[in-house]
Amino acid sequence: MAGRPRAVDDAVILRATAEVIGRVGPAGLTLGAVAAEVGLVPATLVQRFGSKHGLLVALARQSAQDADALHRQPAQRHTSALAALTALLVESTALMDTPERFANHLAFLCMDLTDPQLHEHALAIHRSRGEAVRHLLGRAVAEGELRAGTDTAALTGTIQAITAGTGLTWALDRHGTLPQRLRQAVAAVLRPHLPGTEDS
Amino acid sequence: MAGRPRAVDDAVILRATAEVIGRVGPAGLTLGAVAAEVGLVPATLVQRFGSKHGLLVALARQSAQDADALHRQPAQRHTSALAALTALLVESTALMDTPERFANHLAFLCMDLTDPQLHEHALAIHRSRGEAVRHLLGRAVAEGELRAGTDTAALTGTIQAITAGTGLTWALDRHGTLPQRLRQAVAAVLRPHLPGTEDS
DNA sequence: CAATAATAAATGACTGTTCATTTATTCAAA
DNA sequence: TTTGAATAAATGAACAGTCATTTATTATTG
Repeated sequence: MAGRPRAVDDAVILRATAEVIGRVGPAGLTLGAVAAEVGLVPATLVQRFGSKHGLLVALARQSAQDADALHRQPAQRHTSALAALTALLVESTALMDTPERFANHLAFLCMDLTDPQLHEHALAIHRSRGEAVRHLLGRAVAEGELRAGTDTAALTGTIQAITAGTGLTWALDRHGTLPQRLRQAVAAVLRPHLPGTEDS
Repeated sequence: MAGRPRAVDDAVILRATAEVIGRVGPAGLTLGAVAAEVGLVPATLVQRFGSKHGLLVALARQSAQDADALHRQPAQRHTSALAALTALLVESTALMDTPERFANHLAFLCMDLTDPQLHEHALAIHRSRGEAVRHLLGRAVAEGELRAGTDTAALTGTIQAITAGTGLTWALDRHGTLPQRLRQAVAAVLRPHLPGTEDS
């Protein structure tokens, strides 16, 4: 079982695919652009991934794996559970540093939602992040950062929605940076559940 | 001002365009599909709207007008300002009755965010809805439905984010219906600002 | 030699767009 | 009223371009 060695790894191709998507969007994605990015030819990509759709599925799969690895990080460098939570959400959107990139990644997500094969991975990322958020919220309650009796399951859903929605509104009005607005939005949602505050 | 009368109005074409986008998404949108929907031929659409891009711009323009009309509705049939607010948010997402349709409309929004010409209209819709939300929140404070001293501007931003984010997470995990989840999410965000509640 | 990777060239299917032509309507003159 | 020109809409055919994919060939290793 020998043969000519591959000139470029799958990981490099997938990273290049994500890069092109972030630049021109999934609708404008072409095998020629990806091939040019890694110094190959479109036919090679088809031969290695089966089809353009296969390349996208492979990218979605690795994205799900990467996200899961990120969500399982103990985040031990943060003393506070809430600080770790905010850092987690910020890091998971680190690639979308400009509104256009965010829009393109969001468009890719929309493609996932339509295609049954891709939707599975998008849902896996969503679930993985949800578990991480709920775990950190539980830790925050246990350590006294949040009120005892806080409904962490419901709060997890709210935080997931506010995270996605903040990105969308940021891409719309383009005020400030995404990390800034994420921190602010998450803080606003958490504020009613903080232990110390009783009123304004 | 003579000549052959148009067999089908612009409004019908734009509605058909939105219908096709809701079905196959903006990436799969083709002039042939829209033309077949209204009983015309692709060339006619190009002649009337200048180009495919022109058709999309026209659709975005009318969407902005429709949204603005909806947001300026006095919503007098609702006795409560908060009830009117929830109804407004539900109605503005009435066309996206299934996760796939929502994803496709969202993908169209992403296209808007990338294209400068389309972004203007998407931002106009966002601003228009923001004004309507803030106005209703102000009314709610004045009528005692919300605590006096509530920061309506900040709360408006949170509600816009939670609205968009709830749609996205609904398209992801597909539990329940969008109106249900919208009501629940908005209620969760408003709860800390209700006057009666001091604690659980 | 055997096996795999990469390539080059060609194909087929779409696409948006342009052009010349036909069809339908209104306006104006006889 | 009737006729004919002017105007605009719609059509069908053809164009040019792009894309993913296939086939056949060459290169590079064990």
